[in-house]
Amino acid sequence: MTSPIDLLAQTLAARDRLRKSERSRLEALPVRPQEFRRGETIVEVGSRANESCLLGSGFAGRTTYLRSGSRQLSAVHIPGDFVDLHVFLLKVIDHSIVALTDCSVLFVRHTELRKLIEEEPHLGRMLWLLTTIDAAIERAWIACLGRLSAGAHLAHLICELYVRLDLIGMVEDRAFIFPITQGDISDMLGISPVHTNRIVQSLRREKMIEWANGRIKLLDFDTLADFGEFHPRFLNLIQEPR
Amino acid sequence: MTSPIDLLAQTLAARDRLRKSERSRLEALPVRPQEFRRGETIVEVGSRANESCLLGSGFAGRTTYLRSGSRQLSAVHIPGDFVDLHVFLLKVIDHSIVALTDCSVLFVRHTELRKLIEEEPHLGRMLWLLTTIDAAIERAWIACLGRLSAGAHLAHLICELYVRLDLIGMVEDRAFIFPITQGDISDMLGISPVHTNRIVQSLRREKMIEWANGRIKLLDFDTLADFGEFHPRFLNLIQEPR
DNA sequence: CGGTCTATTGACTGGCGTCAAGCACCGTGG
DNA sequence: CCACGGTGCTTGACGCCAGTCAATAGACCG
Repeated sequence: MTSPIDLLAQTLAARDRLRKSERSRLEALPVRPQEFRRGETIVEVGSRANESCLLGSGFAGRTTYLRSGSRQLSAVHIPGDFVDLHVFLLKVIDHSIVALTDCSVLFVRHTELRKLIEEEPHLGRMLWLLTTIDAAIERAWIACLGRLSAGAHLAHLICELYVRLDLIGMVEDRAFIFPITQGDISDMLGISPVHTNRIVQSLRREKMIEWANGRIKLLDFDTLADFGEFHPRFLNLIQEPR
Repeated sequence: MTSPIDLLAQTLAARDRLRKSERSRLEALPVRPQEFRRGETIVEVGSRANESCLLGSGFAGRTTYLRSGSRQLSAVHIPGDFVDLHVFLLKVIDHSIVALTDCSVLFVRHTELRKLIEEEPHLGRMLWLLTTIDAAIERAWIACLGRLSAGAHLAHLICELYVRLDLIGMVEDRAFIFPITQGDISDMLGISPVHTNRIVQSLRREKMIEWANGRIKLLDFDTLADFGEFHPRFLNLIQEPR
């Protein structure tokens, strides 16, 4: 079992070389671990936090609730993600963070982050980079929501998860574990659960994916990526000085 | 005519007090001015930049082009916005920035930003904050795209622009100048130009707005905000230490 | 063995897209 | 002074993607 800090380091190392000293500086961060059950709220919209959370295992989602009672997810977070790092600056969070599966989380105090950034400016820029990558993913979601069909949007989402999970070693045999309900998927795609079911089945019929028992297998990444107009550029996967 | 740096300072000062020395440090930034005509591309998707641009006048939009030939905007930028500040870290930009009206722009070299951030850590955090506010606006757009009707989405967009433009003194008599075509609006809302026209007219009929000759007047902010489920929290308008 | 949650399917409805035509405004040039 | 083309706004007719309602079935659980 890889440690949360290891996963974070892998996520960072995909974008820039990490010095040994920086790495151990991360490992020395004081943290407060906490467990959440599926469906629980990890951070509540509108709350003021003096800490941010690093996801160690499980999946979490940024969630906005609407008056109608429906909700919209604006991101899916995977292990190694610094889920609400932006709250370090925003102070008040504009959305809730919800556990989509059982999750284990490490909370890091903002005073510690502040010290880290001052003492290690390069690590500071790397953390800033993480928040800008999150924003780039959000822009991709906007384009998908606005201009792709529901099926193409789902294809894009699956490709995004596949590439991100591969980075942290959670892809095996072209498949990844994703114990998320179709109802949650519908809140990511902004469509109804019934329609979600229909497009999942159409991707199955077209032999692009297998999806059963919380495991998604990509039968044909290229066709799926083409269908969903997925270009990994927005994930910023180039290792270079930042 | 307010200078671009003044506008930036106003945008920052809405979120935290700016020291005199920080202010003059901003004013001393070496910049390269450039003008763009409506429709021109300010920054091209996929390009590598060693500078970022501050919008001085006019409106610009973050734009993603789809295979079908349609496009989706993921943000509207107003004077005083540091439009592609995130490229300071991303290095390669994941979307184009397009002039929605004639624009004047100041380019700032990344080497200068790097120096600024190292010498003035608080200003550095303020710039980071700007990129996280952009991300919060993107999340609001995602929720609107996914879960609001087209009419409510337009209402939300108008409220967002109203509040942001008010911050920089561009609201007068409950109205603001916005010389944008309905076609551009449709690329923000992810709908067709024809449907855009219909919902604009319905907001007019409902006496929520007047919109003529590139000027939008809010006849009833509260009703509009209620209809569009607009809560200004995501704009992070609290002045506090960052 | 009933209760709950999720996946699945069918029937019907409606918001929004597409196509197409008409109109208003504006700058240009004969 | 007016013809003319370009651009953007407006409106109607029609069709489809996706929403809603409802029912069934399977999995899991106490």
